[in-house]
Order: sequence, then structure tokens, then C-alpha cells
Amino acid sequence: MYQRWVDAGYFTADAASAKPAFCIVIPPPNVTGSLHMGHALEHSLMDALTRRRRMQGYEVLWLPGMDHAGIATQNVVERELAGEGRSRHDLGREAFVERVWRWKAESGGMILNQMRRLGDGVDWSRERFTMDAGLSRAVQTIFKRLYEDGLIYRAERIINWCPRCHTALSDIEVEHSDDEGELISVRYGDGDGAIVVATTRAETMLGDTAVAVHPDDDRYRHLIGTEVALPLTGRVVPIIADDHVDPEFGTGAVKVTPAHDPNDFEIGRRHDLPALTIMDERGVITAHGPFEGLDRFEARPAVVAALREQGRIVAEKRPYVHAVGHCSRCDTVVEPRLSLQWFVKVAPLAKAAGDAVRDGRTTIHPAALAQRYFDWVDNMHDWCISRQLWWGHRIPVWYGPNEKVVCVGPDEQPPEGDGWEQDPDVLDTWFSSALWPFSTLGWPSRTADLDRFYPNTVLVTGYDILFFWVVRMMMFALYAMDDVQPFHHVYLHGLIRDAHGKKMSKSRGNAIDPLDWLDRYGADATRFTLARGANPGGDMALADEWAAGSRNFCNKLWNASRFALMNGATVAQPLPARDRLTDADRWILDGVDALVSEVDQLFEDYQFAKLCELLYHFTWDEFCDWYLELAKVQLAEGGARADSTRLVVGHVLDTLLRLLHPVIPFVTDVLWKSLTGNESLVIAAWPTASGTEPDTAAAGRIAAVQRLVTEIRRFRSDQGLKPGQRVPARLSGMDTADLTAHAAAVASLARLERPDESFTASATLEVGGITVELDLSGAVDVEAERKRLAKDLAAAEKELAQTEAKLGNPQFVDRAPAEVVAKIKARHEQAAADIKRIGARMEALAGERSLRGDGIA
RNA sequence: GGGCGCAUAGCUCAGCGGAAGAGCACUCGGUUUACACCCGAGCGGUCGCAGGUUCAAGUCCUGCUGCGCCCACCA
Repeated sequence: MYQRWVDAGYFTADAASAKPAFCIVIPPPNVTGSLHMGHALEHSLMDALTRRRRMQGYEVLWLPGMDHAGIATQNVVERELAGEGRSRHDLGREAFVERVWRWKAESGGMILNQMRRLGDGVDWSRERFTMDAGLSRAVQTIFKRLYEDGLIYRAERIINWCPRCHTALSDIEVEHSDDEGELISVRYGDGDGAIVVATTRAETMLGDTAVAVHPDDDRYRHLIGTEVALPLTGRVVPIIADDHVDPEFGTGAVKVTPAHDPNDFEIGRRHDLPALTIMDERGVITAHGPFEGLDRFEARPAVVAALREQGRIVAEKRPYVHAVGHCSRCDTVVEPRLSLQWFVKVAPLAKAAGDAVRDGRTTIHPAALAQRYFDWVDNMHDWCISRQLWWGHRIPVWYGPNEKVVCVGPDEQPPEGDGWEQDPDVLDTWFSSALWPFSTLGWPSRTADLDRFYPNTVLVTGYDILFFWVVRMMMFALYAMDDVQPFHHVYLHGLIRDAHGKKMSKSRGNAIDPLDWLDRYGADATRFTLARGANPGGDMALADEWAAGSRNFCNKLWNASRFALMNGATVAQPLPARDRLTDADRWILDGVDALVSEVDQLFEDYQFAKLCELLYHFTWDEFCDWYLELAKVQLAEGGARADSTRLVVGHVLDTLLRLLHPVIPFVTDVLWKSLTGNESLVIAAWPTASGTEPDTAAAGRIAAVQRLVTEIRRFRSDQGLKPGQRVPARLSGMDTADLTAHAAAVASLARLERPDESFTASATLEVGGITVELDLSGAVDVEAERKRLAKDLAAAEKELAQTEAKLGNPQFVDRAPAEVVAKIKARHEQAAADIKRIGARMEALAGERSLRGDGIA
């Protein structure tokens, strides 16, 4: 069925159409990735949004694609090479990149096929990859523009370095965790000139070029300007004063290692200190001496041991828990490292990104998360964009003789001649993803797609990626597109958790594979489950039971449709005039009308969980459990009544299928085609409310029927009657309650039958003014009924007391809205009537003896 | 260290100023010709604790306790 949708071109956007545009670009999954629950959720929501808009007559573009995922992909291929006993260096750059492309062709993009199984209505004719020619052109174009505007610069800075991946990382690629370390205090120098500093990374003292104290710190004022000899190396460094030092922390004196700590680097810059690099890119000590050649984690204890031997350690705190950065890719402890890298100057871009949300050009749903967005945007550091990798967009900068530097645009030739070489680094993966909302539409060319589908209507992504990606798209899009925002709305969904709210992860072993659900429960049930759990910004707990419940619902829909079709439900003719419809017909039609409006509103607010709940409840409880049961009675009447009932059933089912299609696309399409004979629900019109004034009187009578039926069932259940057993009964008072027309329905739903001459009432109950006399053939369970009555009485008495207290409070009667007071008054009267009724019944029962239950001999 | 969020039925969560809700689980009953992936009837909550505002408080405010998340260049 999916392929038929695709082949029919339902998902192919037409930039030239006159319809209003609706566009979502897919958050590009990594080319290395396969579908996990997070994707399944995200895609279910995007598909629901696009399907509804398509049905509403929008020109919908949902654009698919993938991300080249620099480090992740390079790691995969390097691992593959390692299996062959080779490294990328054995291949050389060109051959390696070639190999990655081959890997992509052969094993990449598994996720695209998995998206088909989910039913994603994406426009495959517009599939993009961040390393496409077109997107590469976009990367080069914006790089050059930023470079020329002075917003990209190259500088020697302390950056996060992964000693395993051998590359720089941006701040967001570093994850902090509380690790155990040890904080040692070391005495530098001797005698009067001695000063004690604290450190967690003892090995870095090999690169110390100063000791700093706070200028106002009286303890050390006399030492400022003096020099001190470092332990172990004996190198002499100055003691300087700097405001950055916190006198409260540790000893109030800091060792300064400009080449291996970002703070120290800044201090070094302020005081013109030399930066001494003592470690190579693998994290191995390069400083000459006894520690040379040791890994940083071997060097640390070795240095500590040497210090201890010299009696330099005056205090140690162990374990000392502090935040340590790890590579988000391989979990290796990140090393701050001084190196020459490319940066984006984010301040002006971030300002624009903040403004676009502040002034409402882009709205964030749920709004509460906008605050986080601002926090991030207002405190962003410059973004390190160069990576020492081979897989990615190579930096379009050439270095020539005499330190000449040329940035090469997309249509320009690189400079020729001796000594010109291109920068070996590639760009951070997020650099190209940041262009995604417009590069995929053809930018920098001015294409019809770009005209039509930019800004994108809505971006759907997880709140965990708000900073990583959304902020960057905002920055680059506003910059490239003359301050026009990349999307009108950002909808942030939550994270998937297991049944107990724990994060799902492969290592934890609690991950549910969406493909498994697809196999066992089907795409419809999987999607409905995910949409049903999607409260804006809220995480959702998942377990097999939820999927089973959704599967049951899809099945219910199938069976209800089967019943409808078996009974000749149809949409072939317009609905009969209202006055020819029954109360039940009007009630369900009005209900559907209200449902359409509510579902619409909830869609507008991205309230997926609520709209699913509403549809679930209406379909199952209202339509199946009540209306279809009432319809059976009407169908049994035959004639015109049966004919009109077929039309009502057809109309309601038709509407429900349309409303459910965005979240349950497959089975609804099948059923709808059978019901209507039309081509496909995918391109059917979204329902609109009829605008008919709801018949509240009819709804009231149906509610009365429901109450009556439920009470009789409850009574029967108490009496231990089989649910299916027909019980002779006499109803009186139906006329005064205006329910005469519903006698047959009540009898059918409550399993009552017309009494014959031998009828003797052995039990009576009264509901809303109607007396029901039943012939239980003597088998009356007085005890059960007594128990029930006692319970009901207690509830009614509590109610009476509560309402009385309220009504007795003049301030309440005075100040509460009349409507509320009236409601309380009604409850009070109802409680009083109930007590009276129950009392009378109990009195009548007083003389009875149970013929059933425990009391029977 | 800074910021944010959450504590409601056994579980996962809605409700956010006027009668405590849903799904799942559980109990009882069921050959009711659409459906046992079902039908009917139930059981189950002093809405984390302590104060305060209000005629009225899961619902607003303050404090406390317990979780969770995000950010972070205190060595």
C-alpha cells in the first residue's frame, strides 16, 4: 500500500501549485543510523502533521534526507578497516574518503527503508544528503560569506580535544560527568617564598608558566612579583596577580598552565605568559624529563609520586568528585589543548537567533522551553568548526607562500602554483546541518522550492537537540536568508523512556526496537502508541502493553467498520433531514461535530496525546459501545429507519476514519476505500464541523437512557444474573421522563424482555423517575443489594453534607458564580432524593430473606 | 556552582481555582452472530510534607523533603 501511495505521487510536492504551502524538513538522521524509537516518534508526529495538512488542501512538502555525520561515520569505516588490519593512513586521504562513499552506497541509509515501513509520507524525489553537490555548494557559499564578514576566523585557542579521535570538538560534543579524582595541594618553592597550589591534574604542572593569586589577597600580597621554582623541573616562574583567581577556593593560589587549560590560557594572554605544550595529540607527555613518553593518565600518578617523594604534597583530598568532560562520540576524557582552529564568531548571529524568537517570528512549543533557548543563545561561546578528520566538508581555504590565505567560493578556482595548499581539516558536521532548512531547497540558488517552502512551517525535533541544532539553524538561516527565520514553529517532543521512566538505551538493555513493534503490532499501532504518548515537551514511558492496547484499538476500528459494512453503511447519499433522525442519531452526529472541532484545535496546539485520547475515547466508548448498539435496534426496525441509520453510521465512520488517518494511516485507508469506493484517504478532504446547532435535548435523553441502562446492568450484576440472560421486566414512567421512544433500546441494551401473564415483580429499582420492575424468578440476592445500597447511601450522605455546608455558607452563595451555585444546589437535591429512594428501598428489603448467596443452606 | 522541571489510583501519566480522571494491571460475571486483540459490572487516591492566600486549592504563594534534567573554563 505504501508503494502505491508513493507511485501515485501523493507525497510529491508541486512548487507551482496554487495551494498554500506547508513544509517540514526532516531532522536528518545519521547515515550510519538505524531507526530507533526516538525516530519512530518524531516521524509519526511529522507524518501526522503533514497528512492532516495535505487533507486540508495544503501543498505539502516533507523533505527527507540524511546527515553525513562526520566523526560517527569516519569511526565506522575506520573500525571496518581495523578489522582488515589497516588504518586510514594506510589508504591515504583520497582513497579513504572514496571508501566512505562506498560504505555509504552499500550499508548506509538503512533508516530510509525503515521509514517506508513506518509509512512516512515523504517526498522521495527531493531526498538530500549533507554531502550532496548542492549542499556542499551551500556550505562553501556561506563559509566564504562569513569569512569575508569577519564572522569566521582562525585562531590559536584552547579547544576540547579528543585524544582518541584526534580531533577538536565543539562544546556540545563534550559531555560532562561527575568523576572521581583527587585534589592535591602542592608546595611550590621553599622558605618564605613558598606558595601552595591545588590541582586535580598534577601532570600539567610540567607546563606551568606562572602561579596566580588574587590581587587583594593579603596572604600573598608580598609574593606578587616574586618568582618561584617549580618542583620536579626546577623551572622558575613568576607569581602574578589576576582577578580571575577565587581566594576562597583551595589555597587561593593557582598554578597557571596556559597551553592546557582555558582559564589559564586567558590569564596567560592577560599577562603575556608563554604557553608551554607538554602533551601531543594522543595525550602523551612530550616535555623532556622523566615523564616523557608517558600517557597523561600514567603521568599523573607518576608526578604525584615524585612530588610525594620530595615532600611537596601538603594535603590531598580523595576521592574528589568533579565534572570532567568526555567525548560524546567515544567517551574518552577530553583534554583541553592549545591549537590552531577555525571558529565562528557567534555573538552577532546568536543575538539575531534570540531576537527571532523574542519577536515571535519563530514560536517554540511548548513555550516553557523558549526560556532554555534564550539561556543558551545568550551565553554562547565561539564555535570551533574545524575537525581533524577526513570525512566531511573540507575547509575551503588555501594557504600560499608568505602566509597568504585565500578563501575559495563555490564557483572559484583554487589558486595555482607552488606552495598553495588547502587546509587539511573538515567542518563540524553541525555546520552543514545548520543550513538544512534552506540548503535542501536549493539555496544559494533562488529556486522555486526555496520561494515556496521557505520558511519551513514547523520543525519537529526533541528538546535534547534544541541547542545542538535548532540554535545553529536559526543563526545560519537568519544570516543567509536576510533575517528571514528558518521556520514559523518549533515543536519539541520529549524523550522515550522505558515502562518505569528510565532512559532507554542499548547498554541498559531496556531499549525497545521499533522494528520489533512494527513486526508484532504493525505500523498503525506503533504510530498510534507514540502519538498517544506525545505530550508537548514531555517524556514518554513505553512498554509492550501500550502497543498492544493500540493494536487492540486498530482492531476495534476494523471490527466496527466490518459491522458497519455488513449492515450496509454508506456515504452514497446525503444525511436525511434532522427531523427524520432519532435522538441517538442526532446525539452521535453532534458528538462527531464537536469532535472535529476539538481535534482540529488540538492539532493546532500540537497536543498529540490529547487528540489521540479523544479519538480513542469517542470511537470506542461513544461510537462502538453506545451508538452502534443503539443502531442495532434501529436497523432491526427496518424500512426508512434502517436506511437513515445506515447513512448515519456511514457518515460517522467516514468522519472518524478521516480524523484518525494522520495517526493511523494504513488501516484507515483500507477501510475508507471499502466504505466510500474512493481512490485513497491520503488525498481525501479533512472533515469540517457542520455548524449544526447541537440538539441538547436529544443528548439529554440519550444520557438518561445510558444512566438507566447502566443502573439496570449494575443491579443485574449485583443479583448475579448472567449478562446475556433475558429478564422479564416492566418499565413505568418512561412517558413522563420523555423516554417512550427509547423503550426498545433500553430493553435491548439492558437485556430485558416483555413480561407475559405470569409476570411477578420480585425486584424493583428506580432510576431518574423511572421504575423498573423485574422478574428474577425469585432469585433475589438481598445481601448484595443491601451492600450496594449501603454504599450508595454513604456516598449520597457524604454528598449531602458537603453540598449543605457549601450552601450554608453565605459567602459562597454570594461570591461564587451563579452557575456554580446552581450546580451545587442541583447536586444537593439529587443527594437528598437519592437518600430518600435508597431509604425506601432498604425498608422494603428489610423483611426479605436472601435466596441466594452465603445464606443458602 | 547556576538554571529548570517533577512529586495525583499498583504502574505510566492527564487534570492546574469551583463534584478526584484515563490507559494498563487487578476482581467478579459472560457462546450478547462486528470484535474474547471482546462485552458488562466493579475494586482502588487524606492529589509528597508543613504553612499561607481564597467563600472555594492537586489546582496560586512560601518553606521543606525526595527525584530528574539542562547548562558550567573554581584550579
